[in-house]
Amino acid sequence: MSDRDKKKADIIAVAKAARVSPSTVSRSFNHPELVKASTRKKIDHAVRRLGYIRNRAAQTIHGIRSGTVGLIVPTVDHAIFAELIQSFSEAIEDRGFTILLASHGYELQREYVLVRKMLEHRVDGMALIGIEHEAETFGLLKRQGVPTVLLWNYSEQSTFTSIGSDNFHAGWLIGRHIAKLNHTRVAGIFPPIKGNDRAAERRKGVECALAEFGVRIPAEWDLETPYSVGAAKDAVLQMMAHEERPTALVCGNDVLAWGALHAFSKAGIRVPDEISVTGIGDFKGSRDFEPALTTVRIPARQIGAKAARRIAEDITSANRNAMSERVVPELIVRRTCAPV
Amino acid sequence: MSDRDKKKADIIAVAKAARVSPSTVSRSFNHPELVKASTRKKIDHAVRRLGYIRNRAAQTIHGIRSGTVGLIVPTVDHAIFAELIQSFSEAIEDRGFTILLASHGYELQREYVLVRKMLEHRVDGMALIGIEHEAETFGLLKRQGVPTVLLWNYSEQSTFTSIGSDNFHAGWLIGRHIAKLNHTRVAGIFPPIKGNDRAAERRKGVECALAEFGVRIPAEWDLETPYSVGAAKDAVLQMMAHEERPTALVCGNDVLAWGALHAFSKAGIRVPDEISVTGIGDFKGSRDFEPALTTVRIPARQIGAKAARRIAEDITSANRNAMSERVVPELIVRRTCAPV
DNA sequence: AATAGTATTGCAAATGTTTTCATTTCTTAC
DNA sequence: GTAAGAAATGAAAACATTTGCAATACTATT
Repeated sequence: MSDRDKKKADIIAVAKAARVSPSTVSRSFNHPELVKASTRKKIDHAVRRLGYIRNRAAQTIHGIRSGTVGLIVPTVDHAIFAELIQSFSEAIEDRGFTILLASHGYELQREYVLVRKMLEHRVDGMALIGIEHEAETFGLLKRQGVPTVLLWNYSEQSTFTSIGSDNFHAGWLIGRHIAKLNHTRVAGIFPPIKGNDRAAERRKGVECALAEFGVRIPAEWDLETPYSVGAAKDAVLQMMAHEERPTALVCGNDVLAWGALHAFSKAGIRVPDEISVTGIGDFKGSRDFEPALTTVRIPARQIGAKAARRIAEDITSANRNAMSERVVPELIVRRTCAPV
Repeated sequence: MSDRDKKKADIIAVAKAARVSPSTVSRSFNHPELVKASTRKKIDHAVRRLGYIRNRAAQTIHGIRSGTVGLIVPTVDHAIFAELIQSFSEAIEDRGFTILLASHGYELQREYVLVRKMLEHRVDGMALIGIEHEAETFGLLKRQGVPTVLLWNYSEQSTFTSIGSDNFHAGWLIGRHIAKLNHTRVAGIFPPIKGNDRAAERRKGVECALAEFGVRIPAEWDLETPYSVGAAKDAVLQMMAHEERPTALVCGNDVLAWGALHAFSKAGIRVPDEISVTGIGDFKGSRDFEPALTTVRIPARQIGAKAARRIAEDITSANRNAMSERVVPELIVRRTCAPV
């Protein structure tokens, strides 16, 4: 291996090898139409021979876009976000960007730190989950003028673009469905709502719809567990051990519902004959659960794709309008609910 | 807003505001012990006032590390990878790095393109899923000298560091378990093995263990479906519609097993009385499934954490030894299997 | 064969940092 | 009050690119 090969090739090495100036090499990448075809061929050849790889960092300091978009989620390994990340990533990659990913574990203060870090990397855009964030975070984003979208939850009054479902409405749909089935003895199981405006909204929606029919969830049937099949299963099992049992169980999301369904299966309680169950989210698998879960579809893939499109647009066209986009949640009636 | 505030603050603006030279500002960030406390205070103050955010791109062109690590997975929204990504991301963030994430949808040629892109971003390290990759990809990585780990699958002879389970062994564990339960009429359901060495290895492991007991999966019970609860459920339902039925079903991963379990539940076939079922992976939820799934644990979280540690080490200490690490898969016997 | 116009290329400055080396300032001991 | 040494700072070069402008090389037209 000769000396020249040893250190990684830069644009100057390529220029030398192709017997042109660095400017021409640069142009050949960025404005190929400005360089003669034959010259381009020489350059391409040199690039290949030297194994040259462009240095985006060097481009970025010219105010050129970095080609990265930051995505910060509470956590990756909730089905709910995995799907979103996947669709967002596909759509944003198609547009030539790469994702910088980080997770904050529902700690909004940590989110702020992560946003800062991504700004240091000069991301061209940012995507955050939910509407609720630290004031500092918003300030930072606004000050830096980085195109930002808020995912998953929809709100009109947010100063930033939000793209998502009206989670309140999703909850409301479920609450009404249950109430219309004449259930009055209703239990609920929700994840902790701290740092999670989506869950909070859904819960409010359920309560609101139920209230319209004069129903409310009593304290002893008001369960809170982490986002996990096992935790939900245990909590439900414990609740059902008591004399007094509800006739319906509203779950804050599908994962919790799966846990509940397993609990009933284990306890030999028939769904929907003895108890009705609902989820929210319509995650992969809910349709094929046995019995198939009645839930509200929040189209994660659609949200991810829309968000990617929007963010790419905001980055490329300078004119940003903070118009939010709403994707409507849809009640999906399957087999876990029956009238009382 | 004054003119000076308008454009984003750089280190020179900070230096001016603090009445020191840019060098001092830089030092105050990178080697704080070299600058007087009172000066540092002035600088910090200016930084805050101007909302200055460091520009990593500018640092990166000095050969300083970019602080990013590339992670390329087949897809994010398989439970199997979501968990891995999460643990990897936590561990790598703790070490001060940020993840660049991309997915290739089991197309290894696309993976090559993504690796290139990440190299353009000058990632300090790379993590890939599986042992099998395009020769071009390996060449690129080696040539650029980027510390790389191969995740999920373990192999001694790989030139790159690999960290994962021996998937062949995982399959073997399951095969033996089933055979020892005296099953001879065994069905199998696996995902497509193209571009997926993990699945291929597992399958081989199962077949090998079965063969030791003189058992093999006949063609009509040899199912292949995409990684999805619904697809597995349908395929299994169809298989069970025939006269001839197996007494055991080996599933290539837990998701497929869930689908199978739902299929049996729907068809009213009792597990494990009428048929035994196994998964591989021990994903979240398998323990709490009803009936609880017998499977092989491949500790995704552990793999992710180990990988992050290793990659960070390889980046910071120049001496790289391509020693692979193996995490052992463990048979988890639960309730879905019975002797015949 | 000369000219005008266009296509292609190179030069040099600029981008936002870090770092080496030299210079200045501060301590401390006498 | 001075000298020696240490601590703190600044000037300038370096990093890998891009780009505006000027220079050169072609092409077509007369």
